[in-house]
Amino acid sequence: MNKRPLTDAQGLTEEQFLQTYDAGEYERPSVTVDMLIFTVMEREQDNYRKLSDKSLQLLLIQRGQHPYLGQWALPGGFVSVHESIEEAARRELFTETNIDNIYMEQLYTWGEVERDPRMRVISCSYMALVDRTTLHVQAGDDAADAAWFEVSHQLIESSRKELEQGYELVKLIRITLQNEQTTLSGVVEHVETVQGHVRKTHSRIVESEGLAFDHLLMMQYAIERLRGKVEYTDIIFNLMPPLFTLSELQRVYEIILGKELLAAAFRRKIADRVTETEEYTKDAGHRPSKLYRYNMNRE
Amino acid sequence: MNKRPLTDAQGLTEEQFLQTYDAGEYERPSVTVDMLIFTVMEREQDNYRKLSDKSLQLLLIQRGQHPYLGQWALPGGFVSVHESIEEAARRELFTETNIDNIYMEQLYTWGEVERDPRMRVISCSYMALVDRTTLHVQAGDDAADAAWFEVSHQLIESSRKELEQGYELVKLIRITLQNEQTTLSGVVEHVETVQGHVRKTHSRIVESEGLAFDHLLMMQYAIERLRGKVEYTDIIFNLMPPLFTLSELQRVYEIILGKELLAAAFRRKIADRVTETEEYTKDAGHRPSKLYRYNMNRE
DNA sequence: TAAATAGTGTCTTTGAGACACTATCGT
DNA sequence: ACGATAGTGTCTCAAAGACACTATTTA
Repeated sequence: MNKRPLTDAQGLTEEQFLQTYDAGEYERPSVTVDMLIFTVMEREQDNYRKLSDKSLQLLLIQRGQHPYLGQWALPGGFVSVHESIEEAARRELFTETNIDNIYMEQLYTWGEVERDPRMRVISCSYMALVDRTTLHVQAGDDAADAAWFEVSHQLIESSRKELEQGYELVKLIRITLQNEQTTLSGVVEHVETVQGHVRKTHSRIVESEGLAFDHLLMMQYAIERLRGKVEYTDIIFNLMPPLFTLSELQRVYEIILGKELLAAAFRRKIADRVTETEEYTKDAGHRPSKLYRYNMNRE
Repeated sequence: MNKRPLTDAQGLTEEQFLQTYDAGEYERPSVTVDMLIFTVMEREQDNYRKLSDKSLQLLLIQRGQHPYLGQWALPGGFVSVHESIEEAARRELFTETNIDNIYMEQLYTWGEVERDPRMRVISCSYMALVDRTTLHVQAGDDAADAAWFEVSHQLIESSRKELEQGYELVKLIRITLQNEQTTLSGVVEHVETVQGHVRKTHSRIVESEGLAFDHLLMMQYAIERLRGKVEYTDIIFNLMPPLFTLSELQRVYEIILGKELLAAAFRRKIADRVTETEEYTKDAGHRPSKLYRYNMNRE
């Protein structure tokens, strides 16, 4: 490897160039991460016979400073120049939940100029999925301002307009976040335009009740991604405890997909993703159910 | 709406807070966009009877400065604080291809600390798909340093190691970029670790011949995304001219998916995505083929 | 024994895969 | 006529949907 080092127009080698490199002082955006931490929780039923209801939950933090003082936001923080984005995300996740080593996935990077009224902030959103039973320290115990909210989303309007060479599909989706103390809600407009064969999508917040920044858009995006991925990956098992019944698993699918599934077909479909154990549920007001675990070793 | 404005711990209203807000002088990363601009091109066959070969092409730019002087990189540039990330991406796309209004999609944001030797740079990658026939001005005509490369990718090794509570799946993928003048090539290692029910993936460059930065990873990611999306969306029609034959469409599918498809099944499957026209191909050395167009108005 | 959930059997429908077959052009 | 591609018909097999049916627990 005795080749003459390459030099640029100024006659500098790469080494020399890097030594004298001046990053300059043009303005730079700040970069943050925002975390969408989901889990599944159970709500006890009044009827001893019935199974406890399950719900999808999202962790939010009440803002103690301007802007959006008093409103709820996704946990997040700045990415330092000395850490990777993913490290920043894991750090935020850990400070909120005290758990490391859980499923996490980058979703989307939000870069509108005016998304933060203080200054230019670009935010990279991550989704994390936690099995509630491994949340030893309930998030929010240390920080009095963090809380889990039940997430629900609903298509409230869908309209189609014919265009010159295509059409425009507008959907209004209401997202509601709810717990014992607080109810938050907002509406996202999702526009899909097809013209010629170019397809574009654009989302915007139509209405937002108590939710900071563009975080409603992030939630909408995350829910969509979760829905999509649940159908063709095993991502859902990150939300399940180590042992679970097939009915429980089916209910979690139903919550995420927003539709009911037929038990027989469901069982056939997931048969090779799970392994049965010798254990059964106890003290149900009805026939006990076999417990299963995730089978990651299949083809 | 006569409520008293909220004040923070310092007694400031949001308006007052924003007026006095000082963004501070901690270090910030630079943010760039990198564009993966794909198109499909034809190569004439020597045999007059045979159809011309199709290939997936990617636009690259030869670097005229350090670092990676002389190597090839994805077109891209800095995101200014006065434009959104998407605006920056469209701007880059336009300066490279002279086309506006084509399909574009954000892929992933790359945030490793050392990915640029000059300074901390976070890069948001976008994929754009162009129908070659609408590329009036061939990209690279103005910039002598831009060129299209045929992309091919190949799984060269796949191994599985059993772990305590799971397994590790390692794949080596070779990506080759080729045109009349130049051949570039590199190998990406893709590791998927499953432990408990936590699944993680990590990619790294094992070998890179003439490709700058971490752009090989971006290519690998984009190809994977393209493959995935082709199966469950109509994204592929962005690569097709307004009129095309079903055989052409099938070939583009085959190139992207990297496998052969059976004509009968293929035609049944895409039947409702296309509309037949009254036109036919001419001067083929064989039976002429009906031309179709994309049918965006189906259910 | 009734209410509730757990779990199975089977018929139908749908779609993918395989492959043979027919059709039609240019030289 | 031949080489190449265009395009169709049909059999098989696998998976999804529908739904009736059986099984098992506790108050």
